[in-house]
Amino acid sequence: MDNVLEILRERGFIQDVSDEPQLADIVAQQPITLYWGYDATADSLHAGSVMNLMMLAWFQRCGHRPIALAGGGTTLIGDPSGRISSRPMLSEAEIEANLRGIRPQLERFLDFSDGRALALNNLEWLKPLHFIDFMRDIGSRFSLNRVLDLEAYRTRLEAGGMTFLELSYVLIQSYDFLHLNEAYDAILQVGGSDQWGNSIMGADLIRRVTGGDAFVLVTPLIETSTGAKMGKSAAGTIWLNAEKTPPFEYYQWFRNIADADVARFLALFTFLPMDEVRQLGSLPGAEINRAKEILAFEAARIMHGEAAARQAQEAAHALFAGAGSAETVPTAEIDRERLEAGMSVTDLFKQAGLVSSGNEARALINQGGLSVNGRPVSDIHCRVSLSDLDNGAIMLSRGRKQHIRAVPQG
RNA sequence: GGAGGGGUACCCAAGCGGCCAAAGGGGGCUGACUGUAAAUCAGCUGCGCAAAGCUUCGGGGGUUCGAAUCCCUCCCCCUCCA
Repeated sequence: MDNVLEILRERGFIQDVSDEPQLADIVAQQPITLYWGYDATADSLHAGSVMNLMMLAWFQRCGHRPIALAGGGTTLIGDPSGRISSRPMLSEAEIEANLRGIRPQLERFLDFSDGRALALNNLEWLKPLHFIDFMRDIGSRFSLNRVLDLEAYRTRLEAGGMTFLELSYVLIQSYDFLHLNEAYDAILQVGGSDQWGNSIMGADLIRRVTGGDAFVLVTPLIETSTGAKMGKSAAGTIWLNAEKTPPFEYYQWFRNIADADVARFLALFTFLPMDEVRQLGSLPGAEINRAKEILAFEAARIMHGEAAARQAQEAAHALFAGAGSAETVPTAEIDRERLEAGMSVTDLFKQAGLVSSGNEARALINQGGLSVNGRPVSDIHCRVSLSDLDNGAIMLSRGRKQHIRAVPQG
């Protein structure tokens, strides 16, 4: 069995591990069960979660059993970690709908057959809890001093205080860990570094209640070398859902990372062997673009499949290298009748979703930022009609990187 | 319950009767330069096709020719006291 911790260490997944020597010992000898908890605040995960999913995948490849734990119950509360203000609380129905959207995304990274990985929802055991019992059994084992000492809670206190609801988050997350430990033998919790405090409290709880060992492993907070948050782009969040973020955009997001991030991202977001990662990451000058293409292709392939990744790549080649066909660029449907009558450019771009308002369109046009079929729009008032169709579509571009094919419909 | 301080655009933060669609910074976008990079420089960043106009400074109601700015009231947050 490959030692999963060595792999993860080498690939840059590990920021901190509690009691690493002992954990390394255990994973070297036997399969373990570990869990990662995710939010149910949206109906899709985003690129920021991919690192964690990749990590779970590595565990599974090394013979261990990952649990993807949906925070159905915890999302009802809202985690104060890393927030200045409270997270919004969602209704049960919303959360359930969200989880339905997320589940298939997990399957892109993990094999859930034959119990090789599990998808659970903590609502299942949190909901039946009774307050008095819970506080007596679990609450009594926590020192308020220690909790308030945790970075996340201290920050929150200083920034404006918090409620008991939020304070209880650490109890609940710890209880999750305890429950998974007792019911599934989970001995390791993994997550982002912002979860260190909560997770450690959970591991402590297990030690105190069962006397058994429990460990925590957290990943570094991923930022691009320019300081931007992982998984954000011009258009907003990079979602894993193909409806919200087309594979082309997903591909492009990885394709556009900074040179300095190439090796790091190849290690985190692809399964390529490290020799190859290092070699690709050290390509000189413009050649590094080759490495970026491989990164983008692999990342898109893992998430959206080979065919979609290939299409995205072709679309990118068509747009940027002038080769291949542009038919794979994301499309927007435009009402044929309106187009027949002639639409103003600003309306057309609005319809296509490339700009959010006429004012924005105007501002961009003034700076030469919008083009139709590759030609910059020079006049705000110019109109577009069916005669502008080129191969059955009108190519709309915002800047050099955002493109939509407008296709008449109806 | 008492005393005081706050709630301004994506975020931080100025403004405290007209010159405020609201300084400054961050972020974001676009352009130039490039390698679909970084760094740098420039522009843009409420809605409205242009003017006009419209909506915005926690909610509601007033005063005024005119309010983010004054008054009333409600909601929320912070600090100290009980």
